[in-house]
Amino acid sequence: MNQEREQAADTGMTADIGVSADTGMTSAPADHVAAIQAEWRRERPDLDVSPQAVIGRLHRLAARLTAELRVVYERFGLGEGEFDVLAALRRAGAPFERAPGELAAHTMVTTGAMTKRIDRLERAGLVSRRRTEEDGRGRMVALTEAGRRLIDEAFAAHMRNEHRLLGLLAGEERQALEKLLTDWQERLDGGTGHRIQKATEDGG
Amino acid sequence: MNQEREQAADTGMTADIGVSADTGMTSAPADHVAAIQAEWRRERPDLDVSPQAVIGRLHRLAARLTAELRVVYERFGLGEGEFDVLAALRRAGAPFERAPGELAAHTMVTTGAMTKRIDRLERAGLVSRRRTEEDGRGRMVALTEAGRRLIDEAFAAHMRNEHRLLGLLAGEERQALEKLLTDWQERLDGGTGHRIQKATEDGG
DNA sequence: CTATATTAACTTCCATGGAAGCTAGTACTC
DNA sequence: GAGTACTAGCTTCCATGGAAGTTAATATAG
Repeated sequence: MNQEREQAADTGMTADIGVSADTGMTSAPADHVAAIQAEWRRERPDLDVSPQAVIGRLHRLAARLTAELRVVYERFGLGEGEFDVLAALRRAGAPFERAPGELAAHTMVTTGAMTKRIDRLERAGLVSRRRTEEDGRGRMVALTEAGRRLIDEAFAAHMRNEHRLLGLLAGEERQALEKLLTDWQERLDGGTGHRIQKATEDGG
Repeated sequence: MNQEREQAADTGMTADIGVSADTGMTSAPADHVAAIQAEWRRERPDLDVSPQAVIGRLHRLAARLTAELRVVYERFGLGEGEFDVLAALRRAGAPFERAPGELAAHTMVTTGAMTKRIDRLERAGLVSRRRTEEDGRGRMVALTEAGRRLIDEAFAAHMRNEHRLLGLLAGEERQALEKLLTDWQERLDGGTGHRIQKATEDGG
């Protein structure tokens, strides 16, 4: 098949509203998202598709960055999920232990997914499981020595990779972007009260 | 279980390097990402984890926005992938047709995934398949009348939803963010030549 | 103490998507 | 026009993750 797609982060995130675009315009489409917007404006001139300019681009960029980061994970034989778990354990500090439920909450996946991640990591000899003393139900997942060595090396490489990607932005751009992202997230979390433009409830 | 995770976009994207954070600090963690950085700085003071301030936040925000958008898709009985396909067909203009391979390229998934998406949509009566006249191998996927009605309504709701989310940003913020995202993506695509800070090759 | 509820992890089942191979139709070459 | 290559879509198999239910341990009420 050999399509030009760019390692497309496995799912989600990717597409916003359809992502498409190059439908013909091989010249200077300016931008994938701009091309999509042009199609919509032709087909649905009644709608204001300007939000795609931000949201669509945000998603595409995030997908692209993820694909870049994944390359490093894979170099160490890790998937994104496994990398996350090892990193969360390493960050915890000695003795590099955390409970599965804690790891699940931190990495934003269900406990079912976490069980399987730990299974894989345990099989690979990177973590070990043990029961907790206090509570017979409790388990603790700990980095093995091999796991600690691997994540220390992998995380350093990961940071070099992130530095490389961020190197495309100038210092002020970086700061401005960080602030915009932080503020937007905060307003989303804060829910009401921060709204700037009165938003039409999207009900229907 | 009932964890506080926020609909966590099914995968990918989510986590950057482990996402964790609230490890204790229930007060004013400032920020999930900031808390993660603090942990890393304690454990690995030798590393400069500042890129996470941007990349980590970008990923979290993208995941959060996706979760918000998904709500609307689901209101119309659609998954993200199905929505993308219907939107790509609608955007194409009458007669709302595209070849499967074209759809796959546009939505950044493999042809295998596209086959299955089309299967589901066909089963739901939203699209139909036909052979092309010119080339016996070729297929065309078209919106059915029900499909066109559904995506027209769903896309309008989707846009209202995006307007709502973007309403949290002021006009200048919106413009600034759009420009930063566009520029970064462009530099990533352009590959070399645009680099601002000489980046350490992430090799090893 | 017994019954009930809660909690943590695990298990089962299902949906999605990727990789690679398969099939059928088409295009080139000699 | 036979043989080879290519192309487009499909199929098979596998990996991942979510939802919901199960199991075992603990806590609480009567």
